[in-house]
Amino acid sequence: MPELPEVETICRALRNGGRDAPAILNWQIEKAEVFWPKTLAEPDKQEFLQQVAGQSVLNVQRRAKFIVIQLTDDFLVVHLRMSGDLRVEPNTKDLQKHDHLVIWFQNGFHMAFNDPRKFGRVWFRKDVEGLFARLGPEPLELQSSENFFNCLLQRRRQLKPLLMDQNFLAGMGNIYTDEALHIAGLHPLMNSSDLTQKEAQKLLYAIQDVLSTGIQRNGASIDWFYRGGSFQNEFRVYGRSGQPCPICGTFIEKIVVGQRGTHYCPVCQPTSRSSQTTEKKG
DNA sequence: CTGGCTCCCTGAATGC
DNA sequence: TGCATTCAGGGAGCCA
Repeated sequence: MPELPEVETICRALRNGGRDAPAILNWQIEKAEVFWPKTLAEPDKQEFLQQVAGQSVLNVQRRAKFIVIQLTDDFLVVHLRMSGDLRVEPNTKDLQKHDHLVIWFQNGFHMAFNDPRKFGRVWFRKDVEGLFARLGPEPLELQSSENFFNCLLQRRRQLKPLLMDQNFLAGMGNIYTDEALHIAGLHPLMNSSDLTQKEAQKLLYAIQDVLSTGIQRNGASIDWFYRGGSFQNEFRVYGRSGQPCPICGTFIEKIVVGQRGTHYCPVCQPTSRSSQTTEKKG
């Protein structure tokens, strides 16, 4: 579920209101509860509960896959990891299984952090700089592919793990990386230092294309998680192993790269770099 | 710097 | 067919 477009969608819903929940801006916190201690990365539970009460929500923004909720005196930062979700509901609705941290507002609503796999984390801090210090650039904010190209050359890594490395580029996950590599016509195992400048440009465009389309579609909804997005209907390769490539009809293949399931078209994304590949006619 | 393991739980897939 | 077991899954910190 939560890669950059899904997190962006959640942030916009919290800031501007979503289809099933109002915006939380200016809401004042009555109290908080923590049911699974490890959810709270920092500070310790007692300090958090004491400090967060009474603060109001000033703004909600996204950085990489982090949800940054600016409160009166502190930042509440949420990372959903694999299976996390945030629900804003009136207090007439019951809490659910796997709700690990709940913010109760003065106005009769609450925000629940739900996460079956318990990988997600919440930080409560005075600043966010320390938390984000090592993050790579926002892919949608990259203007020129020249710098991107140089960075790819400097790192001699397999393309897919590199693109998913948050310290290289911040926000890509498994789904959007597979999709972007297919659009760019690049094999996930290709070494980043073997890219031509033209391929690097194509890759950056593909990344920005797939992310902005994902945001337009309110993200992708998979299985029972993250209702509301529709980008899953436009997947070219992700989750489509054995089905035909939308470009050439070849069956999509699935391999494991860096412990992650990886989907690609063996024809559109050739392993070896034959210099005159698909560049002929489009 | 890189690759592998680990944190957890769930539903689907597999095995007998 | 039915029950039990295994495995894969949106992520990333930590370790060697």
